[in-house]
Amino acid sequence: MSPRKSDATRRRLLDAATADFAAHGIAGARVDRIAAAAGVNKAQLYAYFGDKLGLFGAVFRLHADAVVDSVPFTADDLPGYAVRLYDAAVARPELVRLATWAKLEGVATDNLATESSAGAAKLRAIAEAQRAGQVDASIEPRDVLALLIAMALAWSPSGLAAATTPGDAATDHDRRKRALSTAVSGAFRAGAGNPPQG
Amino acid sequence: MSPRKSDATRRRLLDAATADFAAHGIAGARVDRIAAAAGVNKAQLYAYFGDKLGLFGAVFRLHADAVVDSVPFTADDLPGYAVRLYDAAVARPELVRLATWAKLEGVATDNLATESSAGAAKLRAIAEAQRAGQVDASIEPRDVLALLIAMALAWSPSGLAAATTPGDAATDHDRRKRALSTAVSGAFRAGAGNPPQG
DNA sequence: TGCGTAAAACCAACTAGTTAGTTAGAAACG
DNA sequence: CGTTTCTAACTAACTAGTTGGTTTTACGCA
Repeated sequence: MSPRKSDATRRRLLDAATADFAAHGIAGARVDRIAAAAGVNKAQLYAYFGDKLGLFGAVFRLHADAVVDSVPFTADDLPGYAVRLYDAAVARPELVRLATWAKLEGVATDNLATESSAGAAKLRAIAEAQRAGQVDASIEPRDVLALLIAMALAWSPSGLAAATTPGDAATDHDRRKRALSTAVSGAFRAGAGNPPQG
Repeated sequence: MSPRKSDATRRRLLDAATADFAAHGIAGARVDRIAAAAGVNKAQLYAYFGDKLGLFGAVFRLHADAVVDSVPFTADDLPGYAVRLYDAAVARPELVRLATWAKLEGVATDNLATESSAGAAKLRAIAEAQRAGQVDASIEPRDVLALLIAMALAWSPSGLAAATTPGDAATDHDRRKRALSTAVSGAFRAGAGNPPQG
């Protein structure tokens, strides 16, 4: 089909909504504020997206797709994946915030990690890497993935212990990525087993 | 001072507010709903806590104190600490939700992990364990702590990859705790250095 | 090229309900 | 009898969502 004239309007709404939802969450976002920021009438917003939650869903899908596509999973190089995920989270902090808010506010979005088709593929790849002796087989694939993602996002906006800010020096990012790589490498090293307490 | 007569009222407000803030966040919480759930008039709530944010602050401080006190930090047994933190998060999911929401909504609460006096003590303990050769010294203490907490809370309500529900079977918790212990143990093992990519 | 028309895009103003926060006074208490 | 604790009722502002009508666009046709 020919590119619709109003696609630009739709796009501006999505951009404004992304910023507002990321900044304030679903309950905290304001429909009027989004429409004003987009320079679009509120009625248009409702015509396109139905209601506030429909708008959030559209925003969420947009970014979720962009991120799963941009970070290829490599079960035979878990540290590398973690670092790429760290970079992606730094580059697009809105997605992390969006996902965290969606989770806290209990809106149904197919879980961007496990439980999606992409997630299932990751789990299978991990299982295979375990059989190949590249990843500690004493940890179930789903737990490997959960820990891996948690580690990569440790400094993200949803991380409770620390927070990356866009203005962080490059040396901070380098230091964290080295730490992340080292820790991931050790955490899932094959043969580690369950050493301390038998 | 003598125990104030109205401490019970205050307490009921705090309890109701904890539930509501944990469930809906700051923007999503409703003052009327909290007052009704506590069986207390709204004006009382304002007399005690000033405004909505003041109430949130009181709730947050209450739980933050309770949790940092309940999980003793052991730099020479990082896996043990992680498992205890996991248990605490399972037992009191509200605190994790509260902290996550506070962070997302940008309210100033002295960071419950780093940057508090308790956090500084943890960092010092980690540094000492590194000197003693018990913890990988190639990762800075603040990064050790950030990763550690992220791992322990990987399945918590703020974890993007997976979610613990109160109804989870005990075997799930056991499995996760074994995985957590193994991963933490490997992640910070002294001498691991930066093996794969030199 | 110019015209007519139907659909799509747009907008200001409005509604009905909800929200945080206030007030003036009644009840309980020591 | 004065102080503290409590309450019902109120307000002013804000909220998501709607309405009815105007402007712009797409396109067949002469």
